[in-house]
Amino acid sequence: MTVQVLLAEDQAMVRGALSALLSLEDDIEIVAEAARGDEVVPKALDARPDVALLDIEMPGGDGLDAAAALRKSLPECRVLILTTFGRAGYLRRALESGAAGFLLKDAPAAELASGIRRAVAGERVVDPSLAVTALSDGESPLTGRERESLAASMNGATISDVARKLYLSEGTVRNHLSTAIKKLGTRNRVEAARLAERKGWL
Amino acid sequence: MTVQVLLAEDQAMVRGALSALLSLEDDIEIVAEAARGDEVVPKALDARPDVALLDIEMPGGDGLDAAAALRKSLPECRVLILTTFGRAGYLRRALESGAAGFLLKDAPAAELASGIRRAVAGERVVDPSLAVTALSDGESPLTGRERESLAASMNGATISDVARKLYLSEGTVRNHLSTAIKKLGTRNRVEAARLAERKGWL
DNA sequence: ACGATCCCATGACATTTGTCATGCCGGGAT
DNA sequence: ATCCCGGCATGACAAATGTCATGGGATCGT
Repeated sequence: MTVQVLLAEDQAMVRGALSALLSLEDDIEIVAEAARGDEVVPKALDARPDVALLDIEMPGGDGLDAAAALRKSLPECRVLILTTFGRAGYLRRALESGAAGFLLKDAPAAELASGIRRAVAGERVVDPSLAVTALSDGESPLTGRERESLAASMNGATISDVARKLYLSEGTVRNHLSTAIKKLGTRNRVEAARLAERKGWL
Repeated sequence: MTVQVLLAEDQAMVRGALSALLSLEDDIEIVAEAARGDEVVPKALDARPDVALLDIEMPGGDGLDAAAALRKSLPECRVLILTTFGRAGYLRRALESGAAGFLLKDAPAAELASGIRRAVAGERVVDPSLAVTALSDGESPLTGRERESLAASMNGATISDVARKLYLSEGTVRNHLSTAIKKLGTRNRVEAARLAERKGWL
């Protein structure tokens, strides 16, 4: 019995390469591919895969949203998240949205096939080094407003932009950013935003 | 006669997948792999590949530096740069450092093997869409100091940090950043730095 | 030699950003 | 009920950041 896999990854060459890698395995078969987050559910409903292998960074909605949607519309399909190291913070969100596992592109290629088999067998598949950093990162220390303010000032937006977007006084936004900066131990809201993003606290 | 290829890419799983992809081709053989920029030259000297396939983003010195070094120490080896879309600006630097081609991870997987064959045949291999955006981006409008100042303030460094690093007055750094901001039409040095980086003007 | 032009450097000034003290309000704990 | 605490909001103040006018020096064309 071969495992049927849906592969979602936006970079065509990487997608093709992963497909080639998995095709070397006798018991694994790629039955669908997606290049965008919003292609995942339709293609999965069509192809009925046993496992969905989802990259996080994709256009058209990220892999975690796709995972949650897939959980609803095709619950028997196991979801494996595949992403770059340094995004350990996504682990929590991924497991909350019902993913069966979380693999790193930095891990050896052999772990991909074995991860798929273990997911099919009902195991939770989490890269050990990733679990460690996720635990040490811990829970977000940011309050709701602080998180919003940071997120809104991600791409060099000015304070008044953020204030307008959140319907707040500029002073208030400054304050939220200030406390966020202090909590994260950075010198700028820029550093703070990058750090929070990296830890998945956005 | 098979083409011997060195493959440099930091993410192990992607590296393994690309290796699998190329192994499907009868006339292509992976003879060496590198996970870091500074591993490229030693491994190339050892394995004597016909083509080096280099990712740009790598720890231990980026792929373009590796390309230049390889050009010196193993000139008969053709260099192919492989990178993510949106980094079109690197194209100029890549060709200046003697690369034979520039491929996109967003391109179809089939182009990888054909790109390698064309490089061996002496052709220049450049993704057409990439060439267009590189041309439309044009030459960098930044002067030397402006570029240095922007680069040094990339990760939320404060002005005085930059000033110290460049042995300049704070006012001078502010001025360079200011002109850079005006030239790039942004509101922050943050936006300016991101834009310049994306265009390869760093 | 001369001016024109460009890059670089600097300090003065205005604006933006970060920090602080203060107060409001709702949800436990006593 | 009362107290305490944490999140939210605000304005005053200090520090960092961006803009401007100015001048020195190198290079190029005339």
